Amino acid sequence: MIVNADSAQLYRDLDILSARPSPADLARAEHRLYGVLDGSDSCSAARWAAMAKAEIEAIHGEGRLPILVGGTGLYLRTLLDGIAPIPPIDPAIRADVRVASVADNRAALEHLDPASAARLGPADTTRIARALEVVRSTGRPIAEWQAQTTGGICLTISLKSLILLPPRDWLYARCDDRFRAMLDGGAELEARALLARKLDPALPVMRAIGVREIGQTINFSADLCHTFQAGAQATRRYAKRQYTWFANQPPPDWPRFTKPLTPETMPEALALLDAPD
RNA sequence: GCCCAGGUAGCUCAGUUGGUAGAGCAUGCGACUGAAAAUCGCAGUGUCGGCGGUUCGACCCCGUCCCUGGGCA
Repeated sequence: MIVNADSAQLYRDLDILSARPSPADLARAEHRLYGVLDGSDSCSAARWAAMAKAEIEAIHGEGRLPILVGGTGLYLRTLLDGIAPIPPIDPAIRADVRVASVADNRAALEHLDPASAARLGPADTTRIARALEVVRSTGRPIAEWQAQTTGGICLTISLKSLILLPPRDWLYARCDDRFRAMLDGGAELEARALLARKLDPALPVMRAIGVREIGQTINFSADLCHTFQAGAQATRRYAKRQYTWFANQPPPDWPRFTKPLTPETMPEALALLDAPD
């Protein structure tokens, strides 16, 4: 049974644009956690991990095998190793922090949590905002919270892992093909429908690759070439970040398959997966 | 054919009164603890169109040739 471990495939609004499993794929195996959230909703690593944990327990309860598939490294790490037990942030504080400029947030952080301010790059919008909202909302610096992690399941389950790290040219060629297929397959309609909802641009769903690129076009068919270039580029950069994560972050003993994954190489990849720990 | 504007990193371009070059993007490498398809950090590269000349020294000044774009015939 397949369980989604991809942050974008979670959202209903992103089907084509997140390359969700096709009806044919869905017919071959049961899939969980695909398209289960509305675009106005905002998931987080901890929230996904909780959902995934529940799915995994349920699947185990049926005596079946959960197979996690997806490329959101932080989500998988949170599921397996747990995460700092930081309480929910006061929504007013969060809103306040996210509206402010990085410079202002950094200045505020300098006051409330100088250690974090010194550790984080001055332009690191996301982490500075996070550190600030945590110290403001909980009264404790984020590093204190992060000294421990809770909720990981890696010690209570037996896990077989396989990381795919194919050759760069092959991967990039597939990125291009993938985005072209999205454009050919109706990505524009999907993006326009999403944009028409006029959701908060900060929502994860609005940051999906392709949404912005298509949103910037006035005349889709006239700008098709430019849109393709921009979207394919964004896809490649994202693939590189995933590559760096999965090459370096997971435990070194997780097997890494460095050939292109094709029907021909599949048996080899599966052999790696089945290798004794 | 004549006039004008250009030819500098993979691409788009900057380069101050002559002292052998630098930004953005791309690329490569990396980081990553509740937005992660997010957010950041670091790095390399150049026969400065060719050839000659002036000069202690030329991307910069002069000559000439080649190429590109525009204008005039």
